[in-house]
Amino acid sequence: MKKLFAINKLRELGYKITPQREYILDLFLKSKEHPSAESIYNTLKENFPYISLSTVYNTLNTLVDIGLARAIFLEDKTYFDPNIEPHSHFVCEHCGKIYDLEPVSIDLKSLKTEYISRIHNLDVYIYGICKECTYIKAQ
Amino acid sequence: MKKLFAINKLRELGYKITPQREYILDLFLKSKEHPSAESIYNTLKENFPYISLSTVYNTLNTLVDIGLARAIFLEDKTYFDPNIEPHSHFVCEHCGKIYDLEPVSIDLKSLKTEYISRIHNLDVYIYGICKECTYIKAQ
DNA sequence: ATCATTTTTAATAATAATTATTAATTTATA
DNA sequence: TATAAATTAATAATTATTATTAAAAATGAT
Ligand SMILES: [Mn+2]
Ligand SMILES: [Mn+2]
Ligand SMILES: [Zn+2]
Ligand SMILES: [Zn+2]
Repeated sequence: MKKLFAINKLRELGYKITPQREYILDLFLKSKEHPSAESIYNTLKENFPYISLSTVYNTLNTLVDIGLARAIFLEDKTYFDPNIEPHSHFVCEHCGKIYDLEPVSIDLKSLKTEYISRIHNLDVYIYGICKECTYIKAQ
Repeated sequence: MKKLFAINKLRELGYKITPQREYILDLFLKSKEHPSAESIYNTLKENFPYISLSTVYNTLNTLVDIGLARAIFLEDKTYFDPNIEPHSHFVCEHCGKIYDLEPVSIDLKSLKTEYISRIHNLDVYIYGICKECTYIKAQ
């Protein structure tokens, strides 16, 4: 179970397990839609009215720091992704939804290495219109 | 000349050519280092102390709107690129510099199109450490 | 169970990038 | 030169995110 793994890793690194962190993990780890801190906050507020946005940011940033989540920086704000397997993203320019795509394989060896000493990471964003938006528009 | 092309396109679309826009075009169009609005503003201020940051933002955003520049959204802020040929970017995680790379060729046809109706654009960011930073660190 | 230590929370303030507003000025055109 | 439309600079507003901090909670040892 993803949550237990996350809790173990947090404990192992000296982080304490609070109810707030568990609520966030419960919601975030199973999400597929790349939520923002605020959207997680708004959802949690329904059940836990006293949770604070700072705590949500704190927890999500911690998860990114320890490698259990990744951040997706788009034009307007930061989105968070609990899927840390290599993969790419499709961003619909109409509705803003972010979809997972297969990892795009890039031959990093073939890159001009004039400037590059070491490669740590790769982000591929494909922008366009999603099927849902085309379908709605066609009605 | 890139500047004349930009001015013609602006005129053609009903934009007026002001000295401020020319100063910005002069500086921006020949830049290779993906400047931010503020860095352009700071450089221009040396020669034109009365230019405003709003005007720089306005002009850069206009250039993006009409397809003469692209915006690069990174974690901290927006950078602007006068190079509108397809290409990728390498971002040094140590010094923050953004380097141009050859366009990464991706077989868009091979993408799972479960969600995708139309593709407009593609952004590839490779993160790592640049040679300059490795060299400096080794000293 | 209690204590001591460390961390976390929530609330709030602060920061920083960007956009909005607007009166005065400038451009483009006739 | 007169007119209409767009732009500028200054400033205010907005928004996402981080920083601060006193009070509360978690952890681990007694
Ligand atoms: Mn994803
Ligand atoms: Mn570039
Ligand atoms: Zn869509
Ligand atoms: Zn570097």
